[in-house]
Amino acid sequence: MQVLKEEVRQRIIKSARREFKKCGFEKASMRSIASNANMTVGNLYRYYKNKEDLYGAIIGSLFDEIKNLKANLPEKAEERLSYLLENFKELQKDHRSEWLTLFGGSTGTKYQKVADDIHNVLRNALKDVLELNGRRPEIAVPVASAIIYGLNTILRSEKGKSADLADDFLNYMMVDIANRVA
Amino acid sequence: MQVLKEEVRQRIIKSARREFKKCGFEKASMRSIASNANMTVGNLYRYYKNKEDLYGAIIGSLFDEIKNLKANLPEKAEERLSYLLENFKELQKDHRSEWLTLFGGSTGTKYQKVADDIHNVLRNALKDVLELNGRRPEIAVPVASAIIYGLNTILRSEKGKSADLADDFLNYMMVDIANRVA
Amino acid sequence: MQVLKEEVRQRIIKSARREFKKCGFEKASMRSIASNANMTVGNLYRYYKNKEDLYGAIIGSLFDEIKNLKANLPEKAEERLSYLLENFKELQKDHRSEWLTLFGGSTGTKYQKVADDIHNVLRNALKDVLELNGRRPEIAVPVASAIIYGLNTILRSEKGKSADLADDFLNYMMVDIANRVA
Amino acid sequence: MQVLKEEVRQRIIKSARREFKKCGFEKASMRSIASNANMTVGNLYRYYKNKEDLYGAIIGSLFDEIKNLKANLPEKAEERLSYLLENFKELQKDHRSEWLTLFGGSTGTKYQKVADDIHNVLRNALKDVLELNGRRPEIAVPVASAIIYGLNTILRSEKGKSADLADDFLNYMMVDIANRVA
DNA sequence: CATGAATGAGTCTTCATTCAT
DNA sequence: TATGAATGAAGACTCATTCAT
Repeated sequence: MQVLKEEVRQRIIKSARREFKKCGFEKASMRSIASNANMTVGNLYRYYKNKEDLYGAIIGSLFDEIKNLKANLPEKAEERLSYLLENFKELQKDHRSEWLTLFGGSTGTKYQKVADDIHNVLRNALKDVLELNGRRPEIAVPVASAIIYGLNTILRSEKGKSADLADDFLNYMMVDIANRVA
Repeated sequence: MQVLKEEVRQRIIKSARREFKKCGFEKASMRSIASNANMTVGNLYRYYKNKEDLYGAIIGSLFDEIKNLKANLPEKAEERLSYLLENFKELQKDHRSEWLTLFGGSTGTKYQKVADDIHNVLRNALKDVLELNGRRPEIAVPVASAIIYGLNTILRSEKGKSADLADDFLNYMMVDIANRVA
Repeated sequence: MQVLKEEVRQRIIKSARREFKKCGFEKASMRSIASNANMTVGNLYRYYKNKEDLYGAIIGSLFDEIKNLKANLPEKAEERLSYLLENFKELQKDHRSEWLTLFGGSTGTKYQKVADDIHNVLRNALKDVLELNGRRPEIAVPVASAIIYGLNTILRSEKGKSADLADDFLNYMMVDIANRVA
Repeated sequence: MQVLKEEVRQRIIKSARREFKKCGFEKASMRSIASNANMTVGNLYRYYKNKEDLYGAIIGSLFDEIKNLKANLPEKAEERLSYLLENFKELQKDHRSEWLTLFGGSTGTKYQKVADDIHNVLRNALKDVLELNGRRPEIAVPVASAIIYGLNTILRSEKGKSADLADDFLNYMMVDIANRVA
């Protein structure tokens, strides 16, 4: 049974996605991933040199888009926040599984800092908005977390039409933002 | 060198607190805890009969207070939300490290459901408030998460004067709640 | 050096047989078994998923035959005793090592009750015979033990032609049974 | 609380007897023994330098009597067998617990050979009797085991008046011995 | 005399990773 | 290319024994 490289890679990715989402990075088992992908461990290691590498292959596309997103931040501070929120919604929709994997269980991985990055970018955008409005910027820290975890909670319990809920939630978090801060 | 029991216990607790906070329950290693406490595994087990027991020694007091808090929920729906938020602030102040440990990684522990419970209680209190105001209650789910993770983030980055920040954050999350929801 | 699976399995079984026979189940060490089989513990566990499983691989066939034997006990009390004794001899011949392992140390195993069962079945058959002859049946208890341990001793010291010895021993134990009891 | 040495020794012995009978040598725990004797491990080790030493202190008296018994074997072969059987009954009565300990769990101890010795002495006496009667002596091996384990079984299930049963059993094993062997 | 804290090597078991085939 | 056997270090936990106090 001669198999095309790419087809095998897909099988691995599919199996790994499931495993990482279910178990997080550290508790995920290479053996399980291999056997659920109908192959041997040895062969798995021919495609990805170790667990972190495989993890990266999954998180990768999301990772790239996040880098992209950061690179294209609007110049004007006032636009950054809405730019980010819009894009987060997009990313979550297009990379649901990876997003949850990244935020659910990347501890112990070099990708953990990507998750941290997301927080930082959002945090800074919030700070800018607050400062533009002459408000104390410290609150940006918890609010950024609140937004991200709120969105993740929606994503996790999602059964389809959660786009609306995400919009409502973001609205709830942002409406009249300036007047809610000291 | 023979050391006093209590002093050793403190060393263990200190080391375990760090480990559990960093890794969560399942990924925490008794070996690491022991060696960071400058002792052998065997000796660690003289003080705490197993990993869960040690975890309990750290989380225990917070656990009790949370049970207590749940047992004393106000009858009236309108009072529940502010009761919870006030008490969360108190608990976080008095059990900073434990709170982060509990919410950071209690998976695999009998204490896990407490963390889940907290989410639920808060969620339900939010739902009640929203319904009392004739608003759609679905948003309670992400908002409850947002509040808890926001508070945790404050706790984590704390350098002292964070009580104010928590107040500001909760104010931010709650002010004019009814008018921000459809 | 890569070795064929079956050859390794044999090495394990051989080593385990020795260990279990010498130490019994509880005191047997997986480390010893592995190292006497010239392999690492990790590899041992690739072949047998745990200690009990390995024990079962050794004791298994005997176990099945014993269950079989019990299921086919003759209806008539007079026939049971000779049926049992005949079959014991057969089983001991075909499963020498396993028999000694089972009776030497199956404590802590699900197979333990089989060894106990054997005692009981033989005991009851003896009781029946004694009662049929109008004798006091109490003596069946030590006599059943005596028979089994006597047979085991033969088995243990065996150097080949022990079938005769077993016959002689059973003859010794049974001849004129009724007239030797009060 | 100043305690007399001898009194402490007795407490240890009493506790150890229970533990060794229940668990056998290898699974017996020095910690349990110490704590059931209301003392610390450290102190226990002041009285007995290690586990085997303590085991010896318990088996000791039986051990001495067995040596004694062997030293005083009757010259005449015909008398040896009944001498042994009588004395076994005595020893079992006077050292019930130690006897069961010795035969139940002395594996891994230097005292194991004492148990083996018992078998040998009885075996040889049986052989002599058989040879005196012009019979094949091989059967002495299993018969000696049978006798000892039969007696042990009685001892183990004893609830008081088992002396009779032991007599009956020995009678059963010995009556008309010569005519039951080829 | 006595304590009990500490050690170190042992128990079973799991798993990422390598490498001979 | 692919296999899967083998390794080695780690996981939680136990226990006989020693030794500072």
